[in-house]
Amino acid sequence: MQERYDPAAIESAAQADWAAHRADVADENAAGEKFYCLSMFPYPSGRLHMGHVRNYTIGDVLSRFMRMQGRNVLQPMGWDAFGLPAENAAMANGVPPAKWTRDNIAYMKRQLKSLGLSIDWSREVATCDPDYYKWNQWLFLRMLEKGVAYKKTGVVNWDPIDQTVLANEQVIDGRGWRTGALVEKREIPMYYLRITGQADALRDALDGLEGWPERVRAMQANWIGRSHGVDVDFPYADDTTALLGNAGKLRVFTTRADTLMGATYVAVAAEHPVALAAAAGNAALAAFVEECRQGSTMEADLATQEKKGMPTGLHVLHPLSGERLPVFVANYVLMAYGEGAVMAVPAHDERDFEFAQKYGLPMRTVIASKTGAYSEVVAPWVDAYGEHGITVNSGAFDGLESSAAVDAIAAALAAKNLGQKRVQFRLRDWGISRQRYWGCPIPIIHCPSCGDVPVPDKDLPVRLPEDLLPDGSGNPLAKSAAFLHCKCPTCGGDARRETDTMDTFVDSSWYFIRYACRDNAEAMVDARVDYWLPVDHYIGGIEHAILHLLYARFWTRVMHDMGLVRVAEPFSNLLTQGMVLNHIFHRTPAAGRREYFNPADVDLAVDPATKQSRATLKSDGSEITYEGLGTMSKSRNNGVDPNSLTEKYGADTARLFMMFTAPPEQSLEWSDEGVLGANRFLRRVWKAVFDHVSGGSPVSLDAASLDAADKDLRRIAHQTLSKVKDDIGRRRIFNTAIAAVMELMNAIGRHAGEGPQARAVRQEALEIAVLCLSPIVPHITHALWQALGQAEPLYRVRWREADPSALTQDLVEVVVQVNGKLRGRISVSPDAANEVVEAAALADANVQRFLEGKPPRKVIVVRGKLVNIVA
RNA sequence: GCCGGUGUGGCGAAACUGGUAGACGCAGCAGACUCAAAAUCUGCCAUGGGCGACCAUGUGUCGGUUCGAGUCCGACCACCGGCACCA
Repeated sequence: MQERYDPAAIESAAQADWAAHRADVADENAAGEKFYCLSMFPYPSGRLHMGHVRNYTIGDVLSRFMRMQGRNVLQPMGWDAFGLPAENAAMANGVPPAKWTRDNIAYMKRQLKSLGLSIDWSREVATCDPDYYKWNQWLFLRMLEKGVAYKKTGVVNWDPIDQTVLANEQVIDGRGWRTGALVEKREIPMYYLRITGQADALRDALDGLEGWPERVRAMQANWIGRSHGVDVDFPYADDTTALLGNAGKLRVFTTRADTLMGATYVAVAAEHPVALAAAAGNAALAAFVEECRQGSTMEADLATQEKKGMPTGLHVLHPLSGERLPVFVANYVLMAYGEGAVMAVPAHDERDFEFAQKYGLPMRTVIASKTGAYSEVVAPWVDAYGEHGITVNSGAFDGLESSAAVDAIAAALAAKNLGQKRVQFRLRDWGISRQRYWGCPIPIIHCPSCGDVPVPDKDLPVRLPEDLLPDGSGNPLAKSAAFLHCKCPTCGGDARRETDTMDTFVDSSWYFIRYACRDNAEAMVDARVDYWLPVDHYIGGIEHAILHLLYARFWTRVMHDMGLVRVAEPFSNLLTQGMVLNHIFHRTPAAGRREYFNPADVDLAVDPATKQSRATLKSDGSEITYEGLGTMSKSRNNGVDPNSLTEKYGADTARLFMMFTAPPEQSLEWSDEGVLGANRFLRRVWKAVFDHVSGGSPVSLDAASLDAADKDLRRIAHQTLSKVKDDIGRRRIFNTAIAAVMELMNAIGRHAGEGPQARAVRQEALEIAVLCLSPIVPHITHALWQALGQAEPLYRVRWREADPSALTQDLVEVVVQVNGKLRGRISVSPDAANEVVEAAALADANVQRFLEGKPPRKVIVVRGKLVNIVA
């Protein structure tokens, strides 16, 4: 064994060893219960960033640990390879997106391999490969047949920078999720997937996803937005019937049917047909309707916008009382939600209240609080009473608790055929058409005589030409004659291909399914899928809490309903890893753009007097501004390149630092000193093994002939085994597991015995330390395991269970409290009777001092832990 | 406004089921080794008091339950994230 720890040599040797013995390949016929460990696959942007390193290290530690526990582990990797950056790079460099993407994949794959990840590369998937996206197209056609996919022309979110449509999920604060550009409204025909058809199932199943973080479940529930309510029809009054030419009804949706008897008017959205009809003969109203439609699309603005409205001059009839109620157009009613019309109950709804007060409309109290705190809305009006309570002023429905009133009123409406209970969702169908080149072609042919014709299965995949170069003006597919022109599969006449491609979130909605059967050229899935799914542990960033994780759940459900996969929910456990943060420094010159400095070039010190941080440039000592911590990003120049880290210290140091510095779900602050500390620990472990093996081969351990110091070390070693197993296996936290091994290493360092049994105990303790560290730092432990004289290579070694006899102690320390405060410590036999422990506690001098000679009122003994004496 | 999360030393954090608050590490200080520096090793390291054994205080704030509260309950404060004229 070499004295010096040389990570580069050790790591390449270990990686070569694993590759030669195919240690990472997953086999569905292998023994052991399966464990599918999945990390979110990367977009091949060019290079790995620290977020990737953290994500994949977590997955790898878990995979290696589970393999040691005897589980049959699958850890695959692939590439989310379609998307806009490739087109932008193509425009900048003149290289086709296909080549740019595949070059990036090759580079990043090398980077991943250098991290020592135990990935089964034989299952690698890139979504831009025709043998992958063929099945996007195939399933899309099945969805069309079942009505799960459909075409519709509607108002869509248009990103003017990326020149494409965005799904609702991809619009954040009125801006494109990628570009940050203000989203415009456009009317475009496109394909939708009926995710609303699964809304109930997706919402219900959330409650069963106990392995998911609460906040992700909450965010999805929020997004799906299920509300239980009642559709209420307000029959047209004579004036409305006259204008619209029929005796129809105005339908509204309400979650507060218990307040129906308090409705004093009805409000409709500006785009509502009744509003449009009324505006046709009313110039002032037409102007107002137009004003509403042109209003800001930014939702943040909408929330603070003043409530405005205008009477239509029309009326409807209250469905139960028959009262004539005016119909208003109001800017606070959204056409896109519910029926685009609401019944207004000013006494019990904040928005209606504000509107009614402004326009002098009547208010009628129909709910009183159960406690009597609120009984009636009276002048001067202050606020609406929006709580649930007991119905009043509601005729036959008086005296009911809100939920009972909803039931009674819904029943009364149903009897008159003027309403029924209904569930309303916030979730909208998923529009998947994108007017972009670098994506999966939608397999449709437009024929002048036959219309939209699906591409026959035998002609799949519709291949994306890989040699086109986007120029920034529209979709190059629409300008490629070879792609565009084709024959109609039905009539054989000249036809045109659909040039829209699929949203890239389609590609990532099922890649984890394809890993299980990626070499199957005949079918999308096979029996191996049912073996591996569901994913036992999924690891990725919180930023996908809604988008990707909701789409993947939907897609899996669709495949489940078609009988393609057995599971309905794809991910049993979800770990959302925290972000990697670093300091941000900048300087704003008098003229020109703000300049960001990489933390590696800056000295950061805290002034002890003022406690202010002071940042100076290493190059010239000039002072710059410290912004605090933020996510590593190119734009703020605070990234750390994983390559520089692995080249300087090795992959094991990088892995150890990431896993030790913070628990996986929390954000991780970058620290050069922390990296150094991780490296220092590995060097210490190396040296401890070197010093030990330099003393020659140990004798075999004889547990009966150990002295007290040997027993102590042996106990600590076996405690470490069970602690590390529990931390990684059950709690999924790695920092405390590493801390436990550090404690063991400290104990080994303190253990000074020179005899053969002392050496045997140290041998065992070092073996245990190496075993416990092996999932986290697989390379160095691979080498150390050999150095400790082990014939079986570490990647095949199973976990050791703690020896119960090693854990026993002759004496245990018990804490003595007086009135809950620590006053002393005693050593007693672990199976001493409570009376004996109590007597020893009372005999302690400091305890006696606090008792002041008085007899204790009560003594509580917690066996093996503490004694509390109540004075 | 609604939903979710987080508040612990100079810093990252630990304390899992109510039972020794601050494990482990970083930084710092002192010492050893060295011609010297780096590296390495040893010791100290919540705050205040005491030579010391120890004592008092201390987990965002206020109150409660308990023999005992960072942990449970109630009210609040701050920060982070998500959603939002959603009827």
